[in-house]
Formats: sequence, C-alpha cells, structure tokens
Amino acid sequence: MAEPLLFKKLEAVADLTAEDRAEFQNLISDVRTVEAKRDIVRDGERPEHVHLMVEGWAARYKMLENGSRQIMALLIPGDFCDLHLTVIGRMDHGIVALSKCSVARIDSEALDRVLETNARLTKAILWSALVDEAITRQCVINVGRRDAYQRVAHILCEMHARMKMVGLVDDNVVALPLTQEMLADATGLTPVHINRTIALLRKDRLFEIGNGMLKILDIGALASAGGFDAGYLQLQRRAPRGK
Amino acid sequence: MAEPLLFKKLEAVADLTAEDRAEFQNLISDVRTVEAKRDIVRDGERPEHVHLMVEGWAARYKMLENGSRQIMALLIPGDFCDLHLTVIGRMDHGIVALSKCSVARIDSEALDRVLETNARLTKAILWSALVDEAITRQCVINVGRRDAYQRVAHILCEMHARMKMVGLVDDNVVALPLTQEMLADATGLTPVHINRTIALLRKDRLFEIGNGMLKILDIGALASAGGFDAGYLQLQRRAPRGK
DNA sequence: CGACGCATTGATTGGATTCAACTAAGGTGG
DNA sequence: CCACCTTAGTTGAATCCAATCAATGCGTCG
Repeated sequence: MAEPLLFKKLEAVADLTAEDRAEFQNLISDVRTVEAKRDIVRDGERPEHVHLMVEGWAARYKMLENGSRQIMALLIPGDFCDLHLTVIGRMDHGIVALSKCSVARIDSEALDRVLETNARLTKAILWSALVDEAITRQCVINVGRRDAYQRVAHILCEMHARMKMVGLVDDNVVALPLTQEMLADATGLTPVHINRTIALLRKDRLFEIGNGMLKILDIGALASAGGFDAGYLQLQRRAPRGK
Repeated sequence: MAEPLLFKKLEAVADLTAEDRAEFQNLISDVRTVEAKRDIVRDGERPEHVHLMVEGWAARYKMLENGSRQIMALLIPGDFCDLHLTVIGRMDHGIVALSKCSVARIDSEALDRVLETNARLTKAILWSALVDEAITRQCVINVGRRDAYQRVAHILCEMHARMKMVGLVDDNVVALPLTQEMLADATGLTPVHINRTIALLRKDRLFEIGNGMLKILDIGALASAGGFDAGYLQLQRRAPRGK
C-alpha cells in the first residue's frame, strides 16, 4: 500500500512523531478502489466516513442547471476529499474519480476524538485544510482574471508543484490523467478552446503533453506564463515555535 | 461597540455558553478603525494578530501583474480576515477595507491556547472557516461557469443572505457599500459591463440599487436568476450530537 | 468653479463559444 | 480479422458575450 504518501502532505507542514503517524494510521478503517468517472462522494450525500486520497486523481465538482460542470479542485494522493464533513453534515458538491484511484476511509467519530486530543495532528490537518483553501483562492484568480493561455499554464504548473511535494514527479515528468475536457471544466473553458490553447503552449515549447503524461520543458517560462508563484503552497514551517 | 455581531456567525453554527462567549471576548486585544480603501492586512505581511470584522465591509483580494484585481471574498461583520495566520506565517493576498470599518485584533498566541483547550469554541471557529471555504468554492463556480447576469444576481443574493444571517438586513434592504468597480473585481468582469448588467437586472425588477443601498424586490427570481442555493450557507446544526 | 470619483452610454474589437466535421486509437463482438 | 462503436483529440467557420476605447453626465468636495 502506498501509505507513505498519506503523510507526505501532512509532514510537509508539521513534524509528526512516530506515535502521531500510528494514531493517524489507525483511523483508517479501510481502503477502497474507485473506477475512473465514478463518484467517490455524491453531491448532497451525508457520508459516515471522511475520505482521503491514496492513489490516483479526483476532482471536487459541481454540476450546474445548464449542464456545464465546474471543477473547483483537483485532488491527488494525500488530499482529503471531504474533511469538512467532520463538522458539516452534507456535501454541497460531488467528488469524482478522474482516474482509477484508491481512497482511504476514516471513521468520522474516531477522527473527531483525535481532533480533540492530539493537538499536533490537529494542527497538521488544519494546516493542510488551509493550504487547500489557498489553492481554491488561486483557482478563483485563475478563472476570474486570467486568459486561457495563462489559466492552462497556471494549473499545470500548480499540479506539477503539488505532485512534486508528494514525491510523484520524476525528472519533470508527471502522470497527468486529465482529458482536455476535464482541463476545460477545471479552468472554466470549453474543450475546444483548451485544445487550441494547448496547441499554442506546445508550440512555445513549454511542455509536452499527451497519453496521460506531462513533461515540463521549461518550468520557469511556464510559471511566468501562468503567473504562478509557489508561495501559497510552500507554507512549510514558518515560525518554528514561539515566534 | 457592536459586539453581538461577533457571535452571530459563530452562534449560527454552534451553541455557545456564556463562558465561551466571555472567553472569546477576552481574546480581543483591541478594536481599530480602518478607513475605506486602506489595507487591513497587506499581501506578504506577517501580522502578529488575527483580525476579525466588527463593522463595515472588506475584501480579500490579489493584484495581478497586468494591473487587474481579483476579489476572492467579501468580508462582513463576524468574518475572520486572516484566521489562517494561526498556522500559516505569511499572507498570500491582501485584505482591503471597502468601507470605513472597525476590526478587532486577536492575539495569536492567546487564540492558539483557546484552540487547544476549548473544543466547543474551536469547533465553532473551524466550522466558520469551512463555511468560508464553501463560499470561496461558490465564487469559483460563479466566475468559472456563469454569465454576467447570473454572476451579479448570485453575488448579491449571497451577500443578502449572509447579511441576513448576522442580522443586518431590514425588510430586504441591505447596506451595500460596493462601487460597480468593486463588484467587477469580485465577479471577474469589467466595471463597464457590470454597469450594463445591473441595468438589465434593474429593468427586470429584481432589485433596486444605488447610494450604498440594495433593495431586493423579488428574492425568489433573483435567486433563480443567479442559480443561488443557500444550502452552502445554512450549515447549521446538523446531527445535534451522536449521529 | 474645477477636479475627481462614480455611473452611464455608444462604437468597436476580440477572446472564447458554438456548431460541425473529421482523425486516430482502443475495445468489442460477430 | 475486420466491421462497428466509443472516446479523445484536432481543425475550421461563424457567432457572441464581454472587453476595450472613448465620451458624457452628475454629484461632491476642496
């Protein structure tokens, strides 16, 4: 099992002891597999477990009345799917598996107990939640004020950086199980226009993409094309302790 | 001082005892006034206090290289400005006062202590943070997949609902200290187009707006025009306790 | 009164959507 | 093994929503 991945994100922001890790590990009641395109959690549902990504990619999404879909977040190993269910009862959006993935289920009540006793773990989890929020804010900026070229550059830059943080990047090559349609839903564009935009980026030799793979050719140029600043991800270990 | 407002939001999601309220109140080291258009917290800053809105409106925003601004959240009384600073050291965006407003400052360390001792308060605060996140997600949907007409309808609907939750709506009339330029930055549009869109909404008799006031004429029609579903705000008191 | 901020309106441009067709790759079943 | 179908990607032409450029009205304030 790819358990180490579960801690990569938490450990990026806090020092965990062996006991912390064990305590966290014990929360996991089971790990189940979800096929691509199937919902991990449905909109409106009230699941009894909190879900944590172990393998594969998923997306936080909302279907609109007019049939269009907006992806609000891409989830990779180490990300919580629905941490907010510890305090909120009902999903206000769905989570769909973008690739075949495995998901750990965590008992809500057990998690609740840990949140009330283990301050270090709690802080790590809260921290990771706040990083997720920062990512969501970046998403607002992306769809709100950037053009197609910048949007695609930014999202690919971000996913590269996030995958790198959990050790899933090898020599600037990332497994990217996203179709152009999914990219469109994540950037607020249409598949057709994503296609044209990717063609431009390809022409500019910023990356190679296809067959579920992304190879960054010029990370600096890509970052500046997308206005990407990793600051909101690298929130590690500021002010080690007392001030 | 308009202290009661501070609890309106927290109490909407959790039952607080008199002691909880007192404990929270004690955290407030002082309340300062900020003039409209001045930053409450600057991008990149590492403030020593957490800020809480007491009066007036503010906005979470980011300036882009090209000079455009994206507002990621509107903040009203009861909202935290920078709760994430309890765990994250540095602002990745700025907070600006949209109207003259007063802001409570909370000592970070004292808050930290409370977070580790008072589970009920902590949960209430976490809850409020998760509501903020849900609001941000709605913002992504708004700028990502809705047209101008829907965007404006949605944001005004949301602000009406949020203001109502903290008791600041009287007979469907809300104080709305937003210029069309601010609305533009919050919806990812241009001031000119906001103007035309408002003209349309006015013509459709959905609301009257101007002079810092918003009067909703047909809340049902406005909500359906904006695809607004209050579900993500009304997260109150589900599953009272055990299951 | 002039300067400024904000709202409004017109004319024009442009980025992205829409509609539509077509290619390529993979899987399935007769 | 090849017809058949599905899914993903690509390309072209026409259209449209919103941006841009530009000018004006209007109230407030120094």
